[in-house]
Amino acid sequence: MSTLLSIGEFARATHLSVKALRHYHDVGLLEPADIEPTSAYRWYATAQVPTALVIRRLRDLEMPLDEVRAVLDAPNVAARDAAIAAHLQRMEQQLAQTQQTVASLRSLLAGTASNIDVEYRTIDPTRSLAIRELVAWDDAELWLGGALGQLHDAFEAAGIERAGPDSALYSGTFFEAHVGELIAFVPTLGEGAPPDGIQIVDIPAADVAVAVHQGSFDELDRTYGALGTFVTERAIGVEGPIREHYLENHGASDEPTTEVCWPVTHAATRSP
Amino acid sequence: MSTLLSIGEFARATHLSVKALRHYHDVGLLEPADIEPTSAYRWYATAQVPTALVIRRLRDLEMPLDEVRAVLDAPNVAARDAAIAAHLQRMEQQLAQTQQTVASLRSLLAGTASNIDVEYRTIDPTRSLAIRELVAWDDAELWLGGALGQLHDAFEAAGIERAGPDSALYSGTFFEAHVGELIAFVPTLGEGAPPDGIQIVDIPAADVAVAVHQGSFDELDRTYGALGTFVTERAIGVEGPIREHYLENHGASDEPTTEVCWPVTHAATRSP
DNA sequence: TTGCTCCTCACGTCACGTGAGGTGGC
DNA sequence: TTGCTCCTCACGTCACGTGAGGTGGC
Repeated sequence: MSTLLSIGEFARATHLSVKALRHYHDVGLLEPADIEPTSAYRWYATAQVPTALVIRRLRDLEMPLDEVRAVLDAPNVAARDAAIAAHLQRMEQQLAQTQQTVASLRSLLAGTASNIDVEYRTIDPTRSLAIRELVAWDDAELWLGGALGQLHDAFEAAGIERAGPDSALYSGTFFEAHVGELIAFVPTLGEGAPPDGIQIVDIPAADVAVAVHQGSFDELDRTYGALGTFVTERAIGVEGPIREHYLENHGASDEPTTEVCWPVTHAATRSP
Repeated sequence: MSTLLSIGEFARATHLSVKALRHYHDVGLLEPADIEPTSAYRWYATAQVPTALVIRRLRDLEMPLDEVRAVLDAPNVAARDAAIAAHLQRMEQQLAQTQQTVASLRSLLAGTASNIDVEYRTIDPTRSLAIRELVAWDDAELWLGGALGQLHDAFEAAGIERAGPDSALYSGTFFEAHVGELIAFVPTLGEGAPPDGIQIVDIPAADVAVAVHQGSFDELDRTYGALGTFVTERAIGVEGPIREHYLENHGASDEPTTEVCWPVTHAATRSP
């Protein structure tokens, strides 16, 4: 037997606010068992209490309402648990990120020396296997990993050798609007037709100032800040995408090594 | 020396989006070093790069902009570090909460038996030392702890004995609107004038259905749900605040024991 | 003249919270 | 008749993101 509760009674029983319950009704997440036609009063069934409590838990875990709905509408327990597990995994990744960020903040505030070595370089045009796409800021790291993986597979499948490190080109709008075109590429000497989704691109030549970043990508902005400051104070910056090279780790370190290449005037690369 | 960057250059150097930088300017968090009068162009100094990176870290830690501003405006390093530490502590508490919530969600989904024992009781009027206040949902647990602490102190100062357990009365609006009047109280036999902020209140009599909740407050809603269902299905609910009794832990358990008292008709307490 | 960078509104997002103003049954 | 519970807009919150429409210098 399942009897009916008014919205206020249901709020008391579930600890969900009346406003929240109306909202869940509006978006179709939790429909009242009955709605009185004349008064539009919402009536909830006692059988809906457990569902409401699950919603409360999932919201406490900051799961978006769309995902909560997916959990509730899951066709079976396996699908439901998978949706929850995916969310918990994202939360765990966030936690790891948080710890990194705290460490990074401490070192920033401690004022750990941020003088960097800058080297000028003239990069020749680079024939490469490449994948280009419009990518949002938050998806970039994952996208890049996937794209480089695909490129590695293409090299292996074609049996050809790479002619340079894993690399990427970042458009200005990617930094300015946090969404923009990225090009993941690996230099090649070969010529054969690439597989679907992979292009042969001649990455243009460029004069750049190069700084080497050791360590987590989360701290790349420090190198960008120092390099941007360096280039600005010398008034040698020019338009053009920024280029990153992801170098192999030689030696004992397990920290990644990234070269950041910032476009500068040709004249700058000529001066001592 | 500190030279100037356009907003786009500054975005590239700091990895903050142009939109975010404009917003930080609008709310006075990060003012451009210079603003061109005719064009309203924003110009940032290279010396502002480190500040921008700190803002980025703090925002990554989900610190609200007001608190970020407080950190940046802190008069000294100690004040600054205290503000950051306070935020990190809140994050840690959240994490502990999250783990509790996950466990609670699992047990909910596992369908762990939620049949509860309900006992009827007629509560006599209870003369008590009490603190009443309008309290928001998220502040309730902290407020209650503080209020009960004050009441304990009052008993000790007056040298009188308590006549019942720590208790609280929750108004309907507290559950329905997530803000409402709470009354923390401890029954007393004494009469003397209470200290400032503490009143002598005769908590009204009530007929109630009582369920005992063992364990964390985070799971109290399960007992509320079961009790609300119980009361609704018997159609014995009546208006009135809900009362909680926080019992001492007898024996080995370190889990709190809470009695939840839900107002019902007098007739109900008379039936077997 | 075309592109590019920058500008300022105005509005959208997400999950509700905050009133305002009004209705129906004890 | 007064209170109480419920209702529906409309708008606010927070930290930006998303366009639209427009300007100034190479």
